Amino acid sequence: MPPNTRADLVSAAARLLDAGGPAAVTLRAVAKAVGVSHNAPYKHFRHKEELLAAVASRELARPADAPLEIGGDPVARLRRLAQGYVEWAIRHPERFRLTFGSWTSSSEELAQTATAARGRFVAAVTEAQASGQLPPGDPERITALILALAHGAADLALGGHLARDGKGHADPGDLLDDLFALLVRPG
Amino acid sequence: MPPNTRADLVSAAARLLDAGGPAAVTLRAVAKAVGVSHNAPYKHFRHKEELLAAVASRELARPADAPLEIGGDPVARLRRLAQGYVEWAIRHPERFRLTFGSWTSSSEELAQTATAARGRFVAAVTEAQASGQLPPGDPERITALILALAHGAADLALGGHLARDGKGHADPGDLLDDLFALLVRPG
DNA sequence: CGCGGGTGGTTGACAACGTCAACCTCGCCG
DNA sequence: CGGCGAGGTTGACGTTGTCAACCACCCGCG
Repeated sequence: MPPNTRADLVSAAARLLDAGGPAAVTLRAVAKAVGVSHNAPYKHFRHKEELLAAVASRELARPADAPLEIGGDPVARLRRLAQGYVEWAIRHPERFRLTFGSWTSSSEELAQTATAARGRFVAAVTEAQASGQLPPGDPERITALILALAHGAADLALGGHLARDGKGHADPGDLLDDLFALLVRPG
Repeated sequence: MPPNTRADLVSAAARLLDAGGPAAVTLRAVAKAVGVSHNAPYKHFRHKEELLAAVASRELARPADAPLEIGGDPVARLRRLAQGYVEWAIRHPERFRLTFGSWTSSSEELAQTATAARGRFVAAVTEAQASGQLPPGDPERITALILALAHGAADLALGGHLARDGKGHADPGDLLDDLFALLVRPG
């Protein structure tokens, strides 16, 4: 395996990210973790945000290697897809926030992987519609509905804004179940 | 009106925030905008995050001064509440992202205004349930469902992740309408 | 064979930022 | 009158992103 400094930098940045929070991801720290000088990253990325975009893009592409689970109930598969999304967000808050954070200069690579990721959702929705369990209509729109709920539930949960007044938390997964119950209900 | 440097700092920070993005909100710039030295903020806030928390808290408390619109259809009022939420997010992306961003040290003031804001939603949901237009069940949970969708739709829209492949965007408001259609549908 | 350039690396500098420490200056209360 | 605390100032320090200049190696071409 030839040394690939660029990939090493991306990996090191991801590691630092969920180790010490976003504040720990400094170009110099990343460079040191890889064992190069503090300016080496500039040979691979124009600025810090470009490195972060590479990290985010890798995150977005991550579910692509999961087994496609061709068989089984299409709705169940869609549900697992959405649940996987929120589980990832809860497990790696910093990566989640980075990925969907505010990008000042939009990266082409990032936009492409994001579109591909949404495409996987749209496909699952379309299949579930074909099986008759999801109502007809624009699959893009139903995808957006599910995705928005999953995203919002995860984000609010991370900020503690989903907690009930008393004890216990409202689980993002529960909200997802509620939405699916509304969707598959014979209409 | 006596000069209130603390309030001035909060206002100036909010102005800088949606003027030049989060990067423009530097303690020194805020101080200069108010006309004090670069260290004056430390007489009112322990660190930068505490100033930002004050900004976020003020944002969260903002809808409180809107007229309560006591009369009218409870579901319509709930809908307007949710629509107002996403409109605010779209109009002031930076304030929205700041408010629900990652806080390393949780501010008591911020937590309190957040709880109060959610309380207004819960009340509207409860009323809509009483009118028989919303299904029964834990109002906190239905609130969470609506809030999560509104939040997620707004956040994804801001990142451009709601755009359809071709032209046009999926409007966060449309998704909210879809959810309401599912909820009020005679069950 | 020699050599010129590009790729990836280095060192050193710079301005800006958050934060700390020390000092100053009122207005108020004892 | 004296002190003292709240609010303000200046100056410094370490860290960060970024720029500029320089350097080593490898590869294709004369």
